[in-house]
Amino acid sequence: MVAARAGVSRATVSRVVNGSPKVTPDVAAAVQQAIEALNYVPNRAARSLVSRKTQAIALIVPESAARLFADPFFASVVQGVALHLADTDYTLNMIIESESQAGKTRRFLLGGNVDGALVVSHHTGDHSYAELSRSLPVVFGGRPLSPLEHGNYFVDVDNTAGAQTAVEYLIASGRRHLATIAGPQDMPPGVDRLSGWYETLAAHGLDAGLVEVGDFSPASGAAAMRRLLDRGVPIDGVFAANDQMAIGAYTAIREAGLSIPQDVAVVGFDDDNYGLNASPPLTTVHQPSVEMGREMAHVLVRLIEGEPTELITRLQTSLVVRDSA
Amino acid sequence: MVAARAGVSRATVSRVVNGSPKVTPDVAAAVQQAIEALNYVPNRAARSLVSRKTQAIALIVPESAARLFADPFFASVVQGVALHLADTDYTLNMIIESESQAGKTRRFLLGGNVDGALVVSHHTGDHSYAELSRSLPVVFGGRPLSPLEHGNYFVDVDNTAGAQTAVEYLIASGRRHLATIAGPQDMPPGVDRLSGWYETLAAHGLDAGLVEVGDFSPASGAAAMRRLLDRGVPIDGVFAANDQMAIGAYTAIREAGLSIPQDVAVVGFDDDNYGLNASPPLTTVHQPSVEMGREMAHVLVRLIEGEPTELITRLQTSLVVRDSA
DNA sequence: CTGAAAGCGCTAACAG
DNA sequence: CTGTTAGCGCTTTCAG
Repeated sequence: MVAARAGVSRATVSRVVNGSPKVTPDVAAAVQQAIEALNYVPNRAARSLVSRKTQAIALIVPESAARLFADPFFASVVQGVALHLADTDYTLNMIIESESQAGKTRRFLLGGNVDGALVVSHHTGDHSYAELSRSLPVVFGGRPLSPLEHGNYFVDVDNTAGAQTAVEYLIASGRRHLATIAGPQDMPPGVDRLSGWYETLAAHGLDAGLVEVGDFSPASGAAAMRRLLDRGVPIDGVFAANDQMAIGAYTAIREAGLSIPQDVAVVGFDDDNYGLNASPPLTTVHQPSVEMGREMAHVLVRLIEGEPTELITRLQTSLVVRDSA
Repeated sequence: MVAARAGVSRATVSRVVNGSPKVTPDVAAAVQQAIEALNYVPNRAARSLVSRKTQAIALIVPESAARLFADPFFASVVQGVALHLADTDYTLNMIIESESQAGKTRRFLLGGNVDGALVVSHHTGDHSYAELSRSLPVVFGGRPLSPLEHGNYFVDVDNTAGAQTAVEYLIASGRRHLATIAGPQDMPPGVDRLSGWYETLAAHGLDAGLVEVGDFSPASGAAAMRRLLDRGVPIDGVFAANDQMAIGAYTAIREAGLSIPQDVAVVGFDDDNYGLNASPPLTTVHQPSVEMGREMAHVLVRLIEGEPTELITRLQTSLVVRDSA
């Protein structure tokens, strides 16, 4: 090791590099200087080999959902993770899990290539990696569908509270004939947002019967809205479980000759580009996706380093008021 | 090494794992079996330490541009990269380069943590990593602004040809009074798309004077369109250098009491959600961003493995005809 | 074709 | 506080 030209042994250099407290300041300084001078960078492989730590964490993104493209949610989460990790000594290994590569990912993770893993399952709540956490620190993004998967760390958005905020807003602005376009009931966000709806209407003693389910796509939102309108009862406000469906609802509302927000106010959920670029711009519940990535990384790092950590972290949403309600 | 329970030495196991040709089939089979049985996974650190290869590649995303969120382009490129790498033995280290972390990234790259790097500079053409390629295989996404940065590998979208396709389509559909909203002239895509415009109009002997520049944002597109309309000359078709500006143009066109596509046809460039969700849905030039990521990874891997590779790879675009033209 | 031996660069006891 | 001494798990000459 060239840096031993600081007149000390390799062991001391190692101590300095790792910030050991028991090194005479003078010596430490000399070593530091030699390091700068020689532009020395410790070899990660050698270090990992002995310390059994890789200083790397994996981010697993299921390919099926890797609509990474159509879905800004993933992109933001990834961004948040990378942002947090940039402040640490960890490296981000992004891996897209495809059906075809089945065991590859598992072997990679179990092979000791990373110190921990992050898995974002988005809406599906599919936690096929659940058992993984028995052999490796793992943090999930989004709550599991079944509350049974216990003992796993996860960070989630408080979908129920978010939905409540949305519906409360509709009520506060004078709307009384409310309807909702719910998301798939086999996805956590779908069910949580719907329960937020029920809870709020119940709290206000309003009729909560106008419910139609969609699949989170714009087309399904339009269809659901048509069904709602076809019921023949007056509707002056609708809460869609995501922005894409809200945009679909726009179409159906206009087909019926109604205007937004005069005749019917609509509020969505997610705060994505669909709502932002719609006209009128959509009032929606902001989903803190970048924050979610950041928090997932944060929790995982604490976990890896053995610091006390909450099993579940729930992020708060906020209402973004624009022109549709 | 436990797998030596196959009755052979560690050296032989190593040979089998690395597919060495000089191992008796029988022995190889026995070893394979032991590997399966013991669920053995080679330790990457140890392997890297001796082979001086990490089997990892870095993907550098400038934070400034890491609008990863607002910009589906990045997300798609990342996806493409990950997708390609999933078929190889390389791991993807995604790192967001922030101003504040200045030297960190460079040290990481030069510290031998990866076998090569991918840098996506998106629109800016800012290649501050250019010199990096002298010490490490590097592939850039998007061509450099100055043709001087020679000898660097990069893959780019054929923006000029894409613009030509768009304008040709406008002309083929009978439009003769064309205008364009160009992108910033200090970004490669901005200038390339504009030259595609000039070339096409020249080829048809049409007036190419109706040009206004925007900054790729919807607002700038609206402003540019207003200036175009204010010139007082008839316009029946406009080519916007990206979808966001095209959507901005929609606004200005409607303010003028004109309809799309009857009075004025508009075609954009990028094929992002802005155009997809507009009404009418935007006819646009599809930018093969996932392909771009895939190709970048492909080129880099070839480079790392010493296979002959083209210095520049140019990807073709395709026209997506929807309802705006 | 296969085994033995050496060493990649670093950290971690263990002495001094 | 600092130097010495062993390896971490793997690949790779070099013999056999």
